[in-house]
Amino acid sequence: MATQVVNNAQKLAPVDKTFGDLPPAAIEALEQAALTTSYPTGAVLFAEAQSPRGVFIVRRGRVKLSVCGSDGRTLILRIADIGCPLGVAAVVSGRPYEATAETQEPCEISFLRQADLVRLMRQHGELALWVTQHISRDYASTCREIRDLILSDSASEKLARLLVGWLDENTSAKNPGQMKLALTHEEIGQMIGSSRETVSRLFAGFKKQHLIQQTGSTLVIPNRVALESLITA
Amino acid sequence: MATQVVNNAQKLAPVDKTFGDLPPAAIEALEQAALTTSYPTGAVLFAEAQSPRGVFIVRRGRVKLSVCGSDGRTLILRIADIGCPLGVAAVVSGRPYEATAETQEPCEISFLRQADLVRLMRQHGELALWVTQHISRDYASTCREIRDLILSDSASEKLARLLVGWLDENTSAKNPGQMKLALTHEEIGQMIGSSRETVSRLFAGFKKQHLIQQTGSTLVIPNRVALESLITA
DNA sequence: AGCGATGTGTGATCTCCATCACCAAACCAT
DNA sequence: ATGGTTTGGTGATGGAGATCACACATCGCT
Repeated sequence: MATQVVNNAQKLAPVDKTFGDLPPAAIEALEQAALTTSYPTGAVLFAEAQSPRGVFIVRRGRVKLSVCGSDGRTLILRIADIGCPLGVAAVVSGRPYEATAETQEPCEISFLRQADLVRLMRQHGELALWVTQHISRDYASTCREIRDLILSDSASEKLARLLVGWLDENTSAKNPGQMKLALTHEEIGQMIGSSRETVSRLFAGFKKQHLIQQTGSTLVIPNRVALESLITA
Repeated sequence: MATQVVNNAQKLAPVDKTFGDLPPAAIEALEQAALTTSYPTGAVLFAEAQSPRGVFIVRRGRVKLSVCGSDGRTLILRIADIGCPLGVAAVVSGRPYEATAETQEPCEISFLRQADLVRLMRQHGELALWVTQHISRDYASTCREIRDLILSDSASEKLARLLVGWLDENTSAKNPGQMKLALTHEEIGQMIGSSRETVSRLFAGFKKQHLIQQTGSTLVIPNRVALESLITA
């Protein structure tokens, strides 16, 4: 059974892509302890404030991480993709999951029980380091998000920053400045801490200023610099 | 020289208190690689966006961690105290420091170079785990901060949350509901993302509603539940 | 087609808080 | 003391955006 999982996983995501430069022994140990499953869109891997059962490693697809405020409003922290271990902070510290993880599309995800992760981390310093690097990245991105969201209150600045960030991630060489818009205005609002209506108005304004063009779900940013000039306005 | 540092450190903070349940071998290795120094109030250990040189471990005193927005405004992420390793996320991930660390009072702080930390983490899985636990806590607290600050916009709610949080940390058994107020209104504003004036007005309002009493730098919260009722209002 | 559900566009209003301005109090050095 | 510096109190004003309210578009479904 263990070998079957390994084979399965290797088909899904080449080792080098998912686990970086982990030594083979650590990867092998990981694969043996992990269980890989398929999830449909909208599946909740874990919910905020649940006590941790284990970590989830994204092998295919994208997962939305969000926190939920007392008044019911939602803030999307980030979208995780291949190779991201989710829920590590909770598992390692023993505290409840600090966010909710929900699949945004059909996903393949490996699950690793809390005890197994901790055991493997103790045994393989390299693995612990890998895990720590991921948490560090998450921490850094959360810090950046805090800074961006709280210290720059014009909503247009936040939206511009988000769009530029997306541009960097989806830099398809053939169509520069072009990308698919996979989120609704509501979700975008949840990423920048604004209301749906504000996002709608901002998009309208950006179009009027020719900062963006939109046809269907395709978004084009003809002049990246102009958009950037809104940041630190 | 190495032994001198060890002796020094043991006088400053008992091993069990600073390093939790790390195995002696790991602590020994840490102490040998670390260099402990005294800092006056207001010293900047590292600044946001600097490339990482190493980690700082607080042995005595308190250190303020903050990020700075494009418009010059500041947000205080948290106050670190004894045993907290600072700058780990940056060192481990190789990215710039994500915040600025500044002493709030005279401190004793150990410094560990980047290469040494990474080497020690590789060698001692337990140490890597300890580091990871700390980052996890930081990450969790940052997530909570994001949620609190963005998803609850009434400033009074944020202040109430802050005060209740402080009450939990400073729960001196002899004087319940009482604590020292070590921050200025300006700094409190920087913790909840509001202006100095707003904090001043909020305090006045809280006093009028008998939610708090203040004499000098001593703050008394006679009725914790009443204050909590402001949260999720 | 026709019908719900879901997403989007846009006006009107209203509230909270940042900001400016200025003074009062406290603190600290000489 | 006494003058300078930091901190705290409070009014007045303005503006960004949340919220409400509704109409329109779009999509999937039987």
